[in-house]
Amino acid sequence: MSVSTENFLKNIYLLNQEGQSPVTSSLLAEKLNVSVAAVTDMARKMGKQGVLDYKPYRSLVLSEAGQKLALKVIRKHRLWELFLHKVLEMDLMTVHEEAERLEHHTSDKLMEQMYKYLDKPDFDPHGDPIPGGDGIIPSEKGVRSLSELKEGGRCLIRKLRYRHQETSEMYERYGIEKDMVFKIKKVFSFDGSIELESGEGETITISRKLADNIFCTEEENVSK
Amino acid sequence: MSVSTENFLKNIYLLNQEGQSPVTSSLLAEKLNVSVAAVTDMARKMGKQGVLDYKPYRSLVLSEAGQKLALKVIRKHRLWELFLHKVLEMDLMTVHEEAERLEHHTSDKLMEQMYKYLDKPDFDPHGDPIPGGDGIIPSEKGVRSLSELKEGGRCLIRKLRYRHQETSEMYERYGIEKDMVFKIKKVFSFDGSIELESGEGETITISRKLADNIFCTEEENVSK
DNA sequence: ACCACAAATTAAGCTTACTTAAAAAAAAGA
DNA sequence: TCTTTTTTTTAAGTAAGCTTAATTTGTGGT
Repeated sequence: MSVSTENFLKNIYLLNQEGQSPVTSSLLAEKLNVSVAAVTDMARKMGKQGVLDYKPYRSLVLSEAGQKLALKVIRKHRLWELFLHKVLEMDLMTVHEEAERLEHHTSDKLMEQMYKYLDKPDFDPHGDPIPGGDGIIPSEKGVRSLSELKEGGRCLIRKLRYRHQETSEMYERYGIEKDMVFKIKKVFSFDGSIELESGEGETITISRKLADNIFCTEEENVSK
Repeated sequence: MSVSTENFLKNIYLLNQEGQSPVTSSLLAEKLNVSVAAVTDMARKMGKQGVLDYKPYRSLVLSEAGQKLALKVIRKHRLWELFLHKVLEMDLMTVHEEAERLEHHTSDKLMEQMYKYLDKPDFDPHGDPIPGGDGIIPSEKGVRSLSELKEGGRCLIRKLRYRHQETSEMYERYGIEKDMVFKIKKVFSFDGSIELESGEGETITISRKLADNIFCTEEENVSK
């Protein structure tokens, strides 16, 4: 697997997700910044390798194997983004460019170490889901950890993660449930704890660690 | 700068350090696992680029510029080794292989973030010095931080780092000086603090943070 | 100083990942 | 349906980074 082939697979997968339309050679060529002829060339080769269901003049469709490989690259990319952002405090712009290169030079072992170090995260700092080692995608785009949000915003709870035994008990005590809307009143930089106000006007303060396990989307105009 | 050229420069530099002999094409070819012809080819190109003082049938000598580039690659390599080892808890074998790839895909910005995160380290986990951003090499090979050593070993203090205001005061209180020999009695995994026994039989316990600033060589047969 | 031999260079050729330009196929309009 | 336009493929060529084989150059032994 060369850098080129990895990018080829990854971008077919991403274009598939983004647009509703089938992935054409010209579309991919533009995204990869190469000529259309180069895409055709690659596509034929990858068809032979069995990662692409290649048929001339037809749209580009990944095979089962190709999809797995694409997800692995995306997993590495998003883990790097999160790692560089959270651990090395790099900004979101930089982080993408770095990940774009590092994703192709990261062993599976290193990838799993990062995954563990980050405490098995589900989303990258842009809110995109990090595919699992098994190739399963946690959830839809735009969802991010509650602990990533800034003061003043409103959020809609999308997913609660029950990893530790005590989390479900804590959700219950605080009265946190899926589909609730909260306003972020204050983020304490000292320990990362977050003060939330529910739709009913109740105010609660939860720890950073707990917020890590709550996933939500940012809401501008919440009707309710 | 391609991966090939970076490896070319890096290995000329390393061979220079290792052996007393001048770096020949065949020596470098063996280290890089390529043919001698490939080395000649590269050498001519790099001569034109000004990173190598190339003359046919003569040994390979880096130019000023080439040396700087080589040191930068080595800096990245050793920072990665230390980072992967200390932060992601990867073993020394793996760490080298990973660094061998990552070193070529790391921006200067990322490199400096790692450097800061690691608290401006001087040595990699193998005890090799990490060249500074300015290209200055901190010290000789084999030296490593006292905090890297394992229980039961003996060490010879080679260098004390005075970065923080209080460190010199602490060295004085504990009676730690250059050229002293210590035996590592115990390493407390709880907080990383280390119990040391001096040659005179005195026992002291220092913190992990302090040990980070003490550099030593491991000694097998200490005559004294 | 000469000769043999080891080491370095040159020459020719290969693969990967591209390029541009021409040809072929599919899609779209009337 | 037929033609025009768009898209894709094929063909030919390039640069980097290698290979092996043949040639050239420097050097150590006598």
